[in-house]
Amino acid sequence: MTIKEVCEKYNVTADTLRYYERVGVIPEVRRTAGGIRDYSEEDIKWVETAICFRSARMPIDLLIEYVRLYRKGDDTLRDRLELLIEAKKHILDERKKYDDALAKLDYKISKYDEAVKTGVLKWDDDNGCK
Amino acid sequence: MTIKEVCEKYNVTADTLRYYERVGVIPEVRRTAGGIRDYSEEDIKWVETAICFRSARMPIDLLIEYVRLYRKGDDTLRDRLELLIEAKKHILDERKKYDDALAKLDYKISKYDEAVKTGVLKWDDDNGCK
DNA sequence: ATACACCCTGGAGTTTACTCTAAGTCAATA
DNA sequence: TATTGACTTAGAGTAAACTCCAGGGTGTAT
Repeated sequence: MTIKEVCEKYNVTADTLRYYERVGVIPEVRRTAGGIRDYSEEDIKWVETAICFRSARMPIDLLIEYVRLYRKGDDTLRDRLELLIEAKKHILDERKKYDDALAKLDYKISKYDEAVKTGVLKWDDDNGCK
Repeated sequence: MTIKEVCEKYNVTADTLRYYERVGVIPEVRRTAGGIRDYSEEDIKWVETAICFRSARMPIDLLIEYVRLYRKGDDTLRDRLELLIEAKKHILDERKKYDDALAKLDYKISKYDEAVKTGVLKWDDDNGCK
């Protein structure tokens, strides 16, 4: 699969894919004789994983470390597991912040809904919560 | 309340609070005769809201626009409501990405758990999902 | 064989959201 | 009143994660 096809599949730019490879967010991609990237099934899985984790704002450095351990071999299994568990904790924490913001938004939206009908919005309606 | 107290209350730097005020993420804060910030209850509510929304990665520009409308007065109620609804959609979308990443992480973690016990990890265990 | 779209690398530039610095002011304490 | 520590502004600097560019190579359709 060419870089362009991968870009279209995952809706990212070629620059991003090359960047990921360059800094080690994904392992090196297979090449043709002419030096052009030819993504294997395996390469594509790595891309998919990277994009999934980056969408959840997992830091680049953490993904790089994971790939580094992966390439080092089987005696890094335990380290990789720990890294994944840390990542999970981090993402759960982040998600909680989204939930908090949603609660605040829902409160505001309900008050604004009312206000748009009645034409009145008290200051507390805009800034209170819970 | 001094800037330092607000910093401690919300665990942010004074630079961040001044920056938020400067660019309009929060309205201008009340000052003492000497020109020193003296946060009122209302100011603090704005800070709290800004920090809550920024924790959910709501872009600065969106918060600035909200404050701009707020200061413009009551005939922006409908616009502010729309903005809040857009923000909610955005945050729900973002949260979904976190859920996807968590699903992938859980899959990987379960496979790694197994592998750490048995000492074997197939490639698919690391890269498959669902 | 030549045009054309696509690909390559290395390195510089951009964006967002702060974060820091310099040079000075304010306010409480000794 | 002098020191000390917190506060002020304007403006420059920084970190993360891309994003763009120049200059050149690849590959395939005419």
